[in-house]
Amino acid sequence: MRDPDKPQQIIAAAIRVFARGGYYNSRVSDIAREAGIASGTIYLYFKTKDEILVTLFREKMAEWVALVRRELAAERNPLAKIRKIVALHFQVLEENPDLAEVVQVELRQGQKFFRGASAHEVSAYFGVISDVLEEGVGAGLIRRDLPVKVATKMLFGAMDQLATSWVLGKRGYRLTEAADPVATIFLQGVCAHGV
Amino acid sequence: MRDPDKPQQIIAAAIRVFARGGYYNSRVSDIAREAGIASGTIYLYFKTKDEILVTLFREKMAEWVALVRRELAAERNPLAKIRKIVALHFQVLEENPDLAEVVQVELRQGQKFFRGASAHEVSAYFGVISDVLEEGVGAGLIRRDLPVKVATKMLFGAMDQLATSWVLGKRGYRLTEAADPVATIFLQGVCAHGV
DNA sequence: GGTATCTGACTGAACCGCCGTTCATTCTAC
DNA sequence: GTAGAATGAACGGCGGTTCAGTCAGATACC
Repeated sequence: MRDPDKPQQIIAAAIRVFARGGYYNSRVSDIAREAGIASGTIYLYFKTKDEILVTLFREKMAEWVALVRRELAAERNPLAKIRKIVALHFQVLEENPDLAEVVQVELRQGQKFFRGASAHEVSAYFGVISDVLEEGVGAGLIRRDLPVKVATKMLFGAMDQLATSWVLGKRGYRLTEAADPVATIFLQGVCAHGV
Repeated sequence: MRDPDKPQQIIAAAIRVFARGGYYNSRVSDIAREAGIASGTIYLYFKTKDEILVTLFREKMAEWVALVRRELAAERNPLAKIRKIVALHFQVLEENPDLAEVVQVELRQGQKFFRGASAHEVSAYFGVISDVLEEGVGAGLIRRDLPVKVATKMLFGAMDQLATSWVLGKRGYRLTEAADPVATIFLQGVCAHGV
């Protein structure tokens, strides 16, 4: 096992291939061709086809959470942090259309991912949002009686749905334009006083 | 082709089978066994395995939209209508766990469904929500400058995420308990004045 | 520096199990 | 007796995975 970033190349190729045709419709040999290697080589780095998808998801999600954490550190105001989360969420997807396609459409394949594989990474992202909300409650900016877990899921669900619609609508407009409206509606929904 | 509700029986069986093991992991013969018929019989009523899933989705979604429309007709106040939509959404899923599993987890299989097959039915549901929001704007209850399309997707996304979390969390609590908080946060987010 | 030997990453044709689909046959109702 | 619904064994091809063979580069020895 020489090349230390061969797995990365395979994952990058897989993202392009899955984005084009979907996971179950893509052949391992398609990924190999896209990566410019032989199909057998993939099995030097991944045990099965499934493992490619699981790893891809794990790594991208971990990168994503790390990025958000880093960016939020620069921000003090909890409400501004929420706006930043929404802006980043949309920005990253808009800048990586292939990844967006895979994450929003292909990665939802039941049993295999949302169950198990992804649980840890997704809940880390949920944790980031929850923490900010708690912070806002502590600062008196957000309703003291807000059910934080419910609000967290709502915000994630709202962003996710906007993203999915954007991907399915062939990305015929700018997703980032939705960031402000989404943040504003959400914040007005959870804040103690007006926004 | 005698039995006029044999297709329904097949669909009902398919829901149970897909809920248990997922679409791609389920064999046509599993559906046949669950329905108490031979696998070949399924091909008297459906051209392919895919058609079973597409039909299942179309029919359930159409039933769902019809139900919501019917229930809303009894309600005058647009804000109360929103509360009713949320309550119904959660109630139906809670009362049909197998369907919930299929709709929330299995039916997301990229290419095949959200693209094409389901587009019409999903947008009908979006239409119901949009109409209510427009109505609320007309009545001066909802912010005149609300971006209705964005708000529609947000509400759907929020409900959808709550439902997905509930399904993935093995349904270890009552989904309907989340209806009021969700509706309240959303309404506070879109309303012109307090709720 | 040159040659021989070795190492192990890489290849891709072939394998094999799986499963959607078919269709010759059986069954049932009239 | 017949039409047509139902059956389920068998088929076919698809595609994930394997593994015997290749070859580029490293190592050893002269």
